[in-house]
Amino acid sequence: MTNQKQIAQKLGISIATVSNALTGKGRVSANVIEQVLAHAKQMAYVPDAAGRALKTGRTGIIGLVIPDITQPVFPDFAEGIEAAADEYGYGVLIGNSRRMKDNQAKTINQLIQRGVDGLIIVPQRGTKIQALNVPFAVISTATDPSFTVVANHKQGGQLSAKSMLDIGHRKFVILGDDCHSPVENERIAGMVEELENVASYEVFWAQDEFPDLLAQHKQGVTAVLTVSDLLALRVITESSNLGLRCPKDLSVLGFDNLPLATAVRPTLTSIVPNTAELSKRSIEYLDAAIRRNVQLPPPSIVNMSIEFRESTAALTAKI
Amino acid sequence: MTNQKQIAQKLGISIATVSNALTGKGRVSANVIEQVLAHAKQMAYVPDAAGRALKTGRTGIIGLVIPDITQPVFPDFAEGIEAAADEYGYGVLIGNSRRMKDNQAKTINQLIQRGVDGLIIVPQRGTKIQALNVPFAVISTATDPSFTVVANHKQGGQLSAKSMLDIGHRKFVILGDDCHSPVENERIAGMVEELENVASYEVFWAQDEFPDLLAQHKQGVTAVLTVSDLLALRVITESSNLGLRCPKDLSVLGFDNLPLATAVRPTLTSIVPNTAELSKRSIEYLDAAIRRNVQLPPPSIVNMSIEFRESTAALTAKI
DNA sequence: TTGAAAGCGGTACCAA
DNA sequence: TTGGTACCGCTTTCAA
Repeated sequence: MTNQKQIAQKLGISIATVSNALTGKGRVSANVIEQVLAHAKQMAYVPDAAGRALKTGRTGIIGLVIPDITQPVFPDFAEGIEAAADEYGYGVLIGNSRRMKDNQAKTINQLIQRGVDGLIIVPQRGTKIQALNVPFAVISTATDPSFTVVANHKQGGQLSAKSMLDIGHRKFVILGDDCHSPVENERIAGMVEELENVASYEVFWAQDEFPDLLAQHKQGVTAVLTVSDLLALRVITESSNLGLRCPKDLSVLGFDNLPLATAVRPTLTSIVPNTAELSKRSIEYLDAAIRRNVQLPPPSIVNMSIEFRESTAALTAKI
Repeated sequence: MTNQKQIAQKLGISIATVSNALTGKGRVSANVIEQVLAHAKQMAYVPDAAGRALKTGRTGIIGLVIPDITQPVFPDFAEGIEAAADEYGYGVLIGNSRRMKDNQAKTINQLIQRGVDGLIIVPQRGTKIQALNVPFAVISTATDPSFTVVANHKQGGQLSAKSMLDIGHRKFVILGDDCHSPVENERIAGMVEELENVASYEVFWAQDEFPDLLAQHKQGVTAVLTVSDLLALRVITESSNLGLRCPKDLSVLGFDNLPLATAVRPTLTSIVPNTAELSKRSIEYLDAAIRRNVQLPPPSIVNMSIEFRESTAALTAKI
């Protein structure tokens, strides 16, 4: 590995001048700068991260703490964070808590020991992040008071319901998976709020009881709002086994807009959390915190949008 | 941030002794060790990664280069690599090539600049990895001559076919998606090899022509072997629309054992690539290379297994 | 415009 | 058993 010293020797100049030439900081003659740059390139010089970090106190690396990367949505985060971090000049060290279950603290400490400049934390359900000695941003749910940036799950739920009301549906099944999930509860709260007094609905939790779709349909249900694409997929496949057609008999909405939403037939109409925006704001905040800017961006809430696809249809045909 | 110097001053001893006490390297009296450890803990001492890296030349971080983390299977890799790396004491810096398409070289360089000790590379289709100035391991397909570790796609294909032969099926549809994908071709080659001379089959590529399942079934086809869970899912939904039941009329096999395999009804029988083992071997190899062990593990091939679920059934009932 | 030198934090050699 | 010291590569201050 070439270092500045070698370049300096080769050119018969001092290390300081090489450093100045490379970083453009000090005043160096154009002539020398050119020479240094040329030699640096030719000798395949790559600045040593450790040396620089030691001197500057910054590694240019941030840690991303997530509960489980194999769970859908988290890869999207990883990608969004990585992309945003890259724009700000940071690398991303992943900290996947999975193996240590409740003990994400361990993951966090590991990351800190590795010298990260800051952390982006998507906390495990029901955990609190206490003060750390590095800057950090928390991506969480609205019910978590410590959040820095949150996805507006409730508004996503409202959007899900509203979009079906708009095209004529009036009788709904709302389907969650796990009744203890804050995320799912926020989504469903949004759906319920939107439907209240305007339409009829019934809420099911798949882990406890999967609804009898045929019976529901016979009672006039025409749309199923779910809290995840996987659940929507299950609704479609189950109802198909019962002889129900999607979207003719039943409109089905997913959530999260996973890759599979476009891979299955019918393709899934889905609520899309804006992970890119979520990531951007988190990094923005973290970068400001790391650079000790006084002006920290305030906690922010990112709304969701909807992607209409084949699994939903207007009710007009029925009239 | 506390450092060794501060601990040394507090205790009125030398930095060298503190270092020795902390690392357990030099000979230090039990008494002093105890004192140092106690103070280190109390003062919340965390060894500085940069300082250590500068001296030792190792950062303890490896880079993971993948084409696109949002694509199924890659999160599994990320998790497997992260877990294995953790066991060997490495952190994982992610390098997601996505944004730079064909230009994964850029990602690789970035990772190297950040001082990684080595790289795990899952190359983009059709790219060659040339020599780098850090150790690296390549996870690829068997047709890529530069591989370090590969998943045995062909054996996976054979397993897919064999498992259906074993339970009585004799007439098959084999379904790929993209006829230019090396992975898919290896999988299908395995299926074909297993069926050749023993059963009848026809190969389709969904991107070009999706088979007429009803017609196939009428001609006696009882099983569809696919190269991905997504494709299997599509077969099930499409055939369901045609009035065919899975697995009664048609057994359908997926590939990759994605989360969705258990989310749909019927749940998918699927070939499972052993990503944990792949990851373990890659890290093993890389660690040896980094430590300049002469004894590098040889390139290795990891076999797949099968997970039987609801989408496949024995043919006995038909007899 | 250039260079000498200090120092970031930790490790390891060698002397005491 | 303990401590002094050089050094890893880079940045930065200050003097030339």
